[in-house]
Amino acid sequence: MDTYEKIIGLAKRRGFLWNSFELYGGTAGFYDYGPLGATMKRRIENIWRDIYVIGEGFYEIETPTIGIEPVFVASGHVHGFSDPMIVCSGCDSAFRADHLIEGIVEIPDTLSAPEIKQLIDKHDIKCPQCGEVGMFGDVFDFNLMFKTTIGPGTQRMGYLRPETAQGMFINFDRLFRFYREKLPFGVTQIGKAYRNEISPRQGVIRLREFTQAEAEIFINPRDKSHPRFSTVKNTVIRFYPASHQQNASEGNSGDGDKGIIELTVGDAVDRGIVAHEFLAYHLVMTNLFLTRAGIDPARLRFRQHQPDEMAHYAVDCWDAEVLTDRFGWVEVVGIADRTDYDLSSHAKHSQHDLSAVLEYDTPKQVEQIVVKPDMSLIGPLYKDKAGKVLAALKNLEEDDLSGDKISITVDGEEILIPHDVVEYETVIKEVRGENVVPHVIEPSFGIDRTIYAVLEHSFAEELVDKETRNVLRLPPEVAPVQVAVLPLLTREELINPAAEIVEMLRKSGIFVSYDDTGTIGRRYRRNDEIGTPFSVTIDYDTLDDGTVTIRDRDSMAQVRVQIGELAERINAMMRSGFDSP
RNA sequence: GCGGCUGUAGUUUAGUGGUAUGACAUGAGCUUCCCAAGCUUAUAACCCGGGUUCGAAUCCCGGCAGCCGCACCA
Repeated sequence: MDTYEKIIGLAKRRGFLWNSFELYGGTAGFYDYGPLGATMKRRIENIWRDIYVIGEGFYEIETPTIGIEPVFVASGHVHGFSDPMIVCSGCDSAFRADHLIEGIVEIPDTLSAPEIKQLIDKHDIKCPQCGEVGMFGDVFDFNLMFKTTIGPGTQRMGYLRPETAQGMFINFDRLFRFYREKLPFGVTQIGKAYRNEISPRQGVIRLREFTQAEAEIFINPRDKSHPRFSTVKNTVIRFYPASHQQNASEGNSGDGDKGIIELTVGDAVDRGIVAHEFLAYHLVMTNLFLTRAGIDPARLRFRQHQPDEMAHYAVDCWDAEVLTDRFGWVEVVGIADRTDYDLSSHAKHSQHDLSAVLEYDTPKQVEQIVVKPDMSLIGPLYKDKAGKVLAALKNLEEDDLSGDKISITVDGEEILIPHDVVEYETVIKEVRGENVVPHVIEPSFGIDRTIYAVLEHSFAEELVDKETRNVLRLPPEVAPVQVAVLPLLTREELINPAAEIVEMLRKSGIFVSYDDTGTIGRRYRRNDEIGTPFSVTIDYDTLDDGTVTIRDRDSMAQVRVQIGELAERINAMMRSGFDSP
């Protein structure tokens, strides 16, 4: 039994993760979070909020999980998120159609489905599976987005969002105003995203419905330094730069620490390994989040995308990857500088300006030509074209005015304008700033994968008195149950004070479970297995002197404390660990 | 989506053409018992549909799901 099976088995047995729809046989790619899983997930999301929303001041927003078609046309998902597939009728195997003609055309992914089919027929491409020629059906697009329709009647097309990001991009202008029109600013969203994977196989690693936590940080494209970089520059991170990777596919091999270098992020920026401070700062934030959530730092690395692996518009992209027993290195976070791609694309498709004014420190004095056409002459001269002539004249640069006549182009036709219908003068104008489309830094977190990795990294099997003890060493902040209250025996004289202690701890905001079944040892083990960091035991001494024991999950050590200080001690231990006597 | 394998309580497992074995787990109770091992007791299963048959959980067919391989993988 490998670790994955142990973790999924434990998660299923104890109520972390369940296959969805199991009552009706189940469907791959969907998981339910059970009572412990949902609690743990919420705690991990709250750590994320603590870092990004509270720590960085990136407000959280919430946008619909269904998007209308134009949004995903602009984002590129309608065209780019689908793969051309083709099925061989000889052996019923399905292939990526564009992959079949890779050797024939340079960039197959720019071709339409019929074009690809034509090429396949023309070049007598063989089926890679059965070797038959001419058995291929038509090329069809398989889009990874779930499609739906909005409203009755006209059936407007909608898609379940494949990422939470677009909801933030398309609110850019409102957000910019909310942040009083200053760069940089960030916004976050935690929510569900959907991808209709062809064949999800790896449990919670590849889901059809999953939770993303994303931040979009809009920055000045001319200045990618980070105002607080000095506070993080000495943080050491495990880098796996592109230049250390043999090829892009190597990323998944569980090949230990090969090629990983440990560096401070300050050095990494100085040496040009990370493109700029802003990106490096967010590598640190990601590192912070993952380790605080319970990822083992020794099984975490930041892998840089190869140039050919990165989206064409991106400047630099790093994946936080965690080492798992069965799947090797798994991407849990992607951190990219997406430049102005998203905003520019939405600006173009929506025909709305999505730029920001960057104010200069001091206004610049700029010489400008002001063209003053004499419409009383131009009007009669050009009649119905006069309007367009006017617009063209206003856009002229100084150089265009030097010839005998002024040349402009209207509707593709060159028109020569005599000088005497246009007056122009040079004026000094004060320019306070300029319009730029902000660049976007996007850290994108896969919460479900993170949860799996935290479970795997915190899981340990130990031999205690020749018995195996399963223990999840979850950080107290992440553990679903924080304290278990356990009367030593199921006797009224112990149960009653135990109930009072439960009540008291709950009032101080601690999540408590109560358990009085079976032997005490069994209950400790049960709580070890779900990661409960502390157990409080009520015994006969409690009745004599008003003390209880706090038992530490990791060391199994115990300390006696007065009931009166119990809540305070527990709270302190949740912050800074068990303090032994 | 294709091929192979698989499908018995929550988990694991025995078994057979006559409705099923054990273990662990779980519930109730006992127990002055601090690290899953005690005592009593209880609950709980043959993936779904069709066929063959007097009778199917068992044989046959189909479906569904899971695992593995192929393909796919922002």
